Amino acid sequence: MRVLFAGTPAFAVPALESLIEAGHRIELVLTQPDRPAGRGLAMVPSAVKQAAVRHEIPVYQPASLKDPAAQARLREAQGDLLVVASYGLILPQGVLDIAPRGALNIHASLLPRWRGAAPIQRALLAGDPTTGICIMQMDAGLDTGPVLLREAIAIAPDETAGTLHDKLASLGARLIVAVLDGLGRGALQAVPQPAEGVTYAHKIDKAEAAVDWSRSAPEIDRQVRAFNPSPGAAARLRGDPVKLWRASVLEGSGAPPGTVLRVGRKGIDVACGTGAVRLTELQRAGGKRLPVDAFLRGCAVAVGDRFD
RNA sequence: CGCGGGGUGGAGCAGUCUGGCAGCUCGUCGGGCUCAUAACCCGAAGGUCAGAGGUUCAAAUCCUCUCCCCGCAA
Repeated sequence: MRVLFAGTPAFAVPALESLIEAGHRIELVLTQPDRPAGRGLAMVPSAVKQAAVRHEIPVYQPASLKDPAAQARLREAQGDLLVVASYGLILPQGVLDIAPRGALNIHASLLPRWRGAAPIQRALLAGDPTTGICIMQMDAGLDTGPVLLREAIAIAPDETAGTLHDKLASLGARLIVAVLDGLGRGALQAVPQPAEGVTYAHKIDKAEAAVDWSRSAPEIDRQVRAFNPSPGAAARLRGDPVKLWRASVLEGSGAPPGTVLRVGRKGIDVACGTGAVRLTELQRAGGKRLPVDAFLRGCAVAVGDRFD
C-alpha cells in the first residue's frame, strides 16, 4: 500500500520501519520541525526524521497542517492511507480525509482508557496491571475513533516507562502491519470505543517528577518507574538535587517522611508517608546513574539524613 | 553563543581556590587469621591526573584551545 506516515519520537520508529520491511511504500514522512534541544540548544531532528533519512524517504516538517499549502503537499504525495504514531500535532479533518483509505493511529493504551499524550507513563503511575496497543481509525476527536485491532500486555512489577515503551513500540509495529494486511483483505471490522471507562492521559509535567515523601511507598515506587528514563524522579538530599532511578517498596517505619532509615550496599531506605522505599540506583547532578553501592562511595549518606 | 557541574590506577570520589611526595572508600592479586549475617589483619600490583599547547625551578593544580560525560532549562 502507498502510505503517508506521520510520527515524531522514538515510539513511532519501529512502526515506520516494519511498514517498510513489510513492503509498503512510504510516499512521505511527516514529522515535527527540528527543534533546539539538549545542551547548547542545538537543532535536533526527530527520531522519525532520522529514520526516514536513513531509508531515503522524503520528509515534510510543516509547523501546522491547517495551512492549505501543507495539505496540498500531502495530497500530492498520493498515499492510499495515512498512518499516525505519536505525531504530536492535531490533524484537521481536511488531513484525515486526504487519503482514500483514511487515517489510522497507533495508540499505546487499551482505549478508551488513557486517551491522549502520555498513555505509557499514566498507566504506570496509576498502577494499571495491564496496558496495550490499539490501532484505531482517526476521527475529529482526541483518540476517540473506532478500534480495528487491539492487544493487551501485562505491566511487570518492575516495569519502567523505558521498558514498557519499547515493548509497546514493537507491539504497535507488529499490529500496524497486521492491520494493513487485514484491510487489504477486507478482514477487519472497526469497533466503536465503549462510552464507559474513558480516561485522559495528560502530558507529563516536569513538576510531577518531584517526589513528595508524604505519599505512600507504592506511589513513589510507581513515580520512579514512570519517570525512568525520563525525566527521572526528582528528589533532594540535604538540599542537593538527586534523581531516583530504581527503588523497591518496604514495610513502614514510623519515622517522618523523607528520613533515611538505613544505609547499606543493598540500598538506602527512606521513610514515606506510608511504608518506605529502598533506593537502589540514583544520580547526583553532574554525575551519572549509579548503583547504590557505587553512589555511596562518592557521596556519604547517613542514617537520619533527610530527603525533602 | 541558554545556565551550570564534571573527566584523577578496574569502580566511585577527595586533592585544584593558596603550584611543591598520587590520596580516600571499594575492587583485583598474594599471605595470614578465624572459619562469625556484607568478615578481619598484613602485604602487593595497577596512574600518559581526558588531549594539545603555554607560564614556571616545579603543574592534577595557573592560562589558552580541543574532545567527551552529566544536572538545569527548553
